[in-house]
Amino acid sequence: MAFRNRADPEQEDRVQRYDPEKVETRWQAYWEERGLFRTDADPGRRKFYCLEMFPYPSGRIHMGHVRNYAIGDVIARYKRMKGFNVLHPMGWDAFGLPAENAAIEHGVHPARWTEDNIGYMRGQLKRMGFSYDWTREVATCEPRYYRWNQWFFLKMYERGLAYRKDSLVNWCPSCATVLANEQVIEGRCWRCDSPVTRKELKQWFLKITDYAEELLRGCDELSEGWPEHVIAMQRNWIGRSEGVEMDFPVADGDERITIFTTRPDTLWGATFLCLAPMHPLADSLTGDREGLEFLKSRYGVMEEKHGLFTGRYAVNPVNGERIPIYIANFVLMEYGTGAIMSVPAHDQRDFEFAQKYGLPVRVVIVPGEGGGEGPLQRAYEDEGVLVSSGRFSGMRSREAIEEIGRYLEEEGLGRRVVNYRLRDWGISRQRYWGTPIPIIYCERCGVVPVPEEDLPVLLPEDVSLEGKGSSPLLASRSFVETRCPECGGGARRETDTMDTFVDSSWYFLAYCFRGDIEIGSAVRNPASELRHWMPVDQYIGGVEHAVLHLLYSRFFTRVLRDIGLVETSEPFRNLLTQGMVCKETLRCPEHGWLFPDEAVDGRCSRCGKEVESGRVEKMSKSKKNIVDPEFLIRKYGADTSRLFTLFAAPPEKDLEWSEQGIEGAHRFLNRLWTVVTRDAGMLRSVEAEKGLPEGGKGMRLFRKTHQTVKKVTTDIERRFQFNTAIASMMELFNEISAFDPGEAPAVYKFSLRNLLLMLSPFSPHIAEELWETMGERPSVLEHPWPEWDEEAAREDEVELVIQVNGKVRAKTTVPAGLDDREIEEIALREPKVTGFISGGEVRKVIVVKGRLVNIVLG
RNA sequence: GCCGGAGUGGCGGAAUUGGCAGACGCAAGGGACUUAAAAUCCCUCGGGGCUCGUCUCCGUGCCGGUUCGAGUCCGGCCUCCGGCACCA
Repeated sequence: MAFRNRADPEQEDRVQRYDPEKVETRWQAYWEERGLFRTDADPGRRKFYCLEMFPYPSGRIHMGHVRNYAIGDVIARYKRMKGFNVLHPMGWDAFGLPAENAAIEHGVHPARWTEDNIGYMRGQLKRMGFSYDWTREVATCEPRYYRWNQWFFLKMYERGLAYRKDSLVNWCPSCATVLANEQVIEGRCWRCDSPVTRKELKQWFLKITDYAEELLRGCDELSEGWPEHVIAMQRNWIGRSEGVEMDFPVADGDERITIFTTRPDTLWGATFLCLAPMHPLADSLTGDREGLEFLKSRYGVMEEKHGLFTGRYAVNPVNGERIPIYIANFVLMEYGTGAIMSVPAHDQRDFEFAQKYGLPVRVVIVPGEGGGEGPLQRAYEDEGVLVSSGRFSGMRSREAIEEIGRYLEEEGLGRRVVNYRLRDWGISRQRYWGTPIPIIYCERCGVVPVPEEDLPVLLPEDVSLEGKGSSPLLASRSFVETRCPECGGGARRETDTMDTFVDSSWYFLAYCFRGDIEIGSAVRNPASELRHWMPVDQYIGGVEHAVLHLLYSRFFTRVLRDIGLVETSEPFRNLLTQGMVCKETLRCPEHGWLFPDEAVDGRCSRCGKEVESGRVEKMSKSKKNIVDPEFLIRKYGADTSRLFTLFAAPPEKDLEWSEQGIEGAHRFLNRLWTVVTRDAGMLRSVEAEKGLPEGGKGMRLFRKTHQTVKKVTTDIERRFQFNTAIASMMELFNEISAFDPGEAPAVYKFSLRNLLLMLSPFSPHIAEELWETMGERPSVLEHPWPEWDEEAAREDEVELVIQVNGKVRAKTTVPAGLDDREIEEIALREPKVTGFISGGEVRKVIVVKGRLVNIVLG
């Protein structure tokens, strides 16, 4: 016990208490002064682009951010120690509605509000000690950023990928604004909860559907680096389906109605046609204006199907049958051709419609052998055998779909086509705080794009925001009134702004530049930094963006590839989707949801009523089940907060917040602190062990250290299992703290040294501090990641498990590396085993090297 | 309805791609130190049984199968979570 004496009060005094605040701010200043996280392209080293989804500057960071960025920081720091040249940037998704709401509610200008929030949150992120290259920071609301939104828009316009059309949009009557699809939650506005209606508006669209097939095929390429479920969601969203399009002539007229179906095998069962209310022929086929208006108002309303008989008939081209034409609210204009053939016997929706309007149901598919007698209770939608279908009767559905498709093409009645669920991306927003769409409307010249050299079209600052709803830019005369770039005459600017998803579809490119974002000069420029850094090697963010943001970014990257900006088609080679941060909800019968500190000993702090604890749910302000990261930093420090969020669950799973859990993480760092500072003098005076020690306890600790390096490294490398990596570091530390340093000081130092190196990506500040305390030269994170020696990690004795008929009957320690026969002999001689064997005959012995023997009796 | 994912102690979670189920942490219980508390340290900790052991039986949502051996593979259910959903 040469170096430790817990009871010695003098020594206690000399050991400084662990003060996270002091340690952390000290090292943050150190890193910043030295610009340690500043990265430049270096052709001599392998690059690694590590990116986390940038935050919306809502005011302060929340636990979701902490988790996301803690994961990213471990990866960035780890890769750096592994010798990669790591690009690890951060920025702000700074346009968006909350800024505008703040302006309406508190009279602060969105720019000011956003700027203040960014300032505050940047401070918070710095306080967490994340290793960002802040010199590459971008905010999407800066003109130097959004000018490229406009530039991309113009490039797409040139290529016919940006176009304007009338469309039905989601409209919130209470907020008097358009809502994006993702802002409609179960038919209601996400902000004010009022029912969303539809409204026809002229809007700008980006033609993502041109890339539907490519985006779908690209999914195969991603299967190595992306979570399976995210790829599934992307495929699902694109929703490819094969079918046929065919024309039904209108009886007593010249019109033809083109329908789309995936089930041509049911063609003989079509008993009526249905058009979407907005179908171009709907107007002319019915005289009932009122009825049509009613259907339009019910469009997209799921509760009930409504229809209107036009009084006209269509002719089924395969059998010449006259069938009635209906207009129906459930037929979508956006999918297929906006018209369907209705086969009530084999489609549940058509079945319900037919029941309501007394339309005939004709069975043309029967399941397998016979059966299917009597009136249907519901549609039979499965495949089967065709009946009453002319020369195709008796064929199986699968085959008939092929055959009929071919037949229709031969006869010129239809054609096989592929349809996608994916729609073009409507990007117009009737809002202020976004990128102005660079388009000018001239009475003489029509739609005129703003010339490239006039970019950016600046967002005017002098706009009054009163929440009226109509595009606020309309009210800015200086903005709206302009000159036509072509004829010089008076013209008006487009007053809608872009969806903020446009901003986030390419921000990862902006980080590739320091200072000016030089997108323009990067076109067809092989020396561009864009090409050096792209694609992102590791992307980390929440699953909530599994479709929209990720799909839009994949689309953008392909367009930019076609423009000659980047070579890659996929922006994100590897994707890690972290789980949500959850916490149990608390509710007072009188005061509703409670913040964690409003419940004292299970009672409401205001009324003393017993608190009901509800389900564990995602942390959210509305449920008040939140923990403020700033509070954690103050109480435990950034290192503990980071360590716990990484330890409590594997990254992709949901994390349940636990107050005691974080105490545990803090205890671990505290213990480590105490041990290193206590033994500092000794640690400074010895050299770390290099070779394999002779034997005894020193050798065991040395071996354990190598095993831990191996375990931690492989846990990080294969699927980022930080929780088990931390667990094994704790295990190592448990052995270190049980070890008497006097036995083998060099080994002791070796172990602590490696432990600090491995801990540094997780809890970097304390690692730096103790590294220095130990007499090592800072900075710890500029040291290479430790290597393990397979030889040193190998055990020379292993525990052999002996089973009889698959049940564990004995355990014994044997030297490592025995061959099968030797192991078998030891097992059969084992006294505890012989009793079990004596009853029967040994039929077979199975040996699993270095682990287990199973003796099978006959 | 369709597509994904998950069910393991009181809890969060571990288990070389078939080989000792429960690592690590939390909570709980017991003890040491202390005038006391906090902190710290040590021990116990899936369940049952008994002759309390170097004992024994059961145990990874449920039922069956493959195998010398299944938390892990196969078939069939149940439950929960997420996404999409009148997409023809």
